Amino acid sequence: MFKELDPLLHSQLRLAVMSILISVESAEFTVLKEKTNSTAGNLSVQLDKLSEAGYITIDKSFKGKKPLTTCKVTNKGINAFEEYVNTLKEYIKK
Amino acid sequence: MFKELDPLLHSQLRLAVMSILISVESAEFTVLKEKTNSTAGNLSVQLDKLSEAGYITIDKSFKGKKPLTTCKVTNKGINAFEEYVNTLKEYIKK
DNA sequence: TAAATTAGTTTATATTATAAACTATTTTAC
DNA sequence: GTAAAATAGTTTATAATATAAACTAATTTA
Repeated sequence: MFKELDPLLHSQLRLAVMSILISVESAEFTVLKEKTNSTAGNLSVQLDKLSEAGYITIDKSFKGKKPLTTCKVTNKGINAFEEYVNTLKEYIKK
Repeated sequence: MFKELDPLLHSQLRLAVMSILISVESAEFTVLKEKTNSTAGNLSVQLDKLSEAGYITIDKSFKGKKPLTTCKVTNKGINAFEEYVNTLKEYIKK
């Protein structure tokens, strides 16, 4: 009756990150931090998890001499998000 | 931008339980256990949490001499569920 | 040039979800 | 009639998770 909710997406911060990345070409660490209102530490950890799952790619470069971390959602990430949403709808429909 | 997701509802099992209770008059422990495909221990703990939050009521009686645990959602529970769903929609809309 | 700010990472902690182990009856099988 | 299995749960231990605190390293500001 109730299918498993992908535990990687069933997390407030990771879901918010994916939600943002789904609708933009790419987003910088600092932007994600601001939009999700998260601490840098928490965000860093959750981005790594999404990256390890192959749901996003993380590019680390430099803007001048400051580190610049840029994230993009992958096709796998988009598919996982879509499926998460579909599964979730079974839980929240009345 | 992203509002807090009620942590009491942002749990697979508790959300499934609430989802069921929202659409029925009441449900027995054994029925919830079967429909959510959970272990009795896990279900017992999660029902207690929902009850302590005032989202459901738990009535313990006997069917003959066997224990019979019956759950109902409260108005508070219905409202919390509605708000959770509304908040969640901000995360999953594209 | 000392203090604060930026952009993160690593690590420790607190919370949570979950199942294993347990209790207490009741039914079934021999 | 009694030993073994099943029912209906609860309590407790453990594993996983989310989160923030503490840290690094460079940069800007005063």
